[in-house]
Amino acid sequence: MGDVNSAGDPASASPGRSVGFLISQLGFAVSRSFHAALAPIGVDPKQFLLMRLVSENEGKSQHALGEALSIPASRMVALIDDLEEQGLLERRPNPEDRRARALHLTGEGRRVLADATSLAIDQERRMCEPLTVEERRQLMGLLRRLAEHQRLLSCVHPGLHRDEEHC
Amino acid sequence: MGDVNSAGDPASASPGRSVGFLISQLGFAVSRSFHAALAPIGVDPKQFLLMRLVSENEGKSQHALGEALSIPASRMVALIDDLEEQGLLERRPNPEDRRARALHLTGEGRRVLADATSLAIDQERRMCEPLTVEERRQLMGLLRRLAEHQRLLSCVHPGLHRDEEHC
DNA sequence: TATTGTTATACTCTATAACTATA
DNA sequence: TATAGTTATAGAGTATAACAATA
Repeated sequence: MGDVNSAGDPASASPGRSVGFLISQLGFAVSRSFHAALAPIGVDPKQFLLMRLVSENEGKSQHALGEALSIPASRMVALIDDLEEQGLLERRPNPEDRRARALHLTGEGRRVLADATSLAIDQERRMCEPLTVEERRQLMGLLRRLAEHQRLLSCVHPGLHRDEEHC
Repeated sequence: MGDVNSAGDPASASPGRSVGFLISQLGFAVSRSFHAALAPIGVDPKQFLLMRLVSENEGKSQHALGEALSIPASRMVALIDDLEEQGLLERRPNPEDRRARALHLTGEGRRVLADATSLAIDQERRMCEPLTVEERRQLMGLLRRLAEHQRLLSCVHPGLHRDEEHC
């Protein structure tokens, strides 16, 4: 997790005028600080994401959620194992398909998810402190357009592929 | 690398209105696509960063560069080993301190660095395609203010620490 | 024959600590 | 005694493939 711009003596490593570098760097910083913000309640950003997805899709299978997050089945097992051991969600039998497990948050899971959500909101507020409401709106708009464009870029038509594939 | 927003069936996982989430997500996407952009010339973003740092600080020691990038000494060894095996840089003896190695780019290293730089510029241009010049300027300004603020946030005064430490 | 979940395995990345040769 | 570089080792994190139960 090389924090590139904590550069000390030798000329700072920052390319300075690159939007890409700035965003990538900020992205790492935000992830790291969100991780730290969640630590006191015993979950990490990945678990938070997964719990929210479960809460919005109670009863779905591991496979279905894994696909939504592009997480392979084998990885879902360990992820769900951890949350289940912490008593935050449970695998229930699915009467309609005895191979599948229906995922549900526990009461404790819902409480922790609420706490995590409020921590996320705190962090968002802290992070956006230096911006006015109007500036924040502007920033969201610009970022959304970049994100939209990025999606198009990475999902080119067959024959034009220049990256790996997914889409 | 869980691409969170390729969400298919179950309600999209995106928190939608969070600057933090958007930036973190975009950061991953940008890193991934930069990695893919550099792949054809046989280097990755970390090596690119390191080569540029070397080119701006010819003759410095592994320790000095590692410190600038917050990379521990033991990790620098493997990083430099790889670049040296690829013939992109070399360790020369340092007459003033026989423990240290003076790092220098080779001619080939300089060529590859130039190629990588031009790929980085291409990617920046592609990424910012949907923005006008004025919008790009605006975005840089907003991101820089967030980055500045973030730096302040993660370097709080002793006694107020809520994260890990570095600073 | 295909699919859900699981296990086993291996590979990458990284950090820590012990070691060497100098200083 | 401290520092630059190295090596060894161990721990995450993740992907792949083989497997069991069910469809």
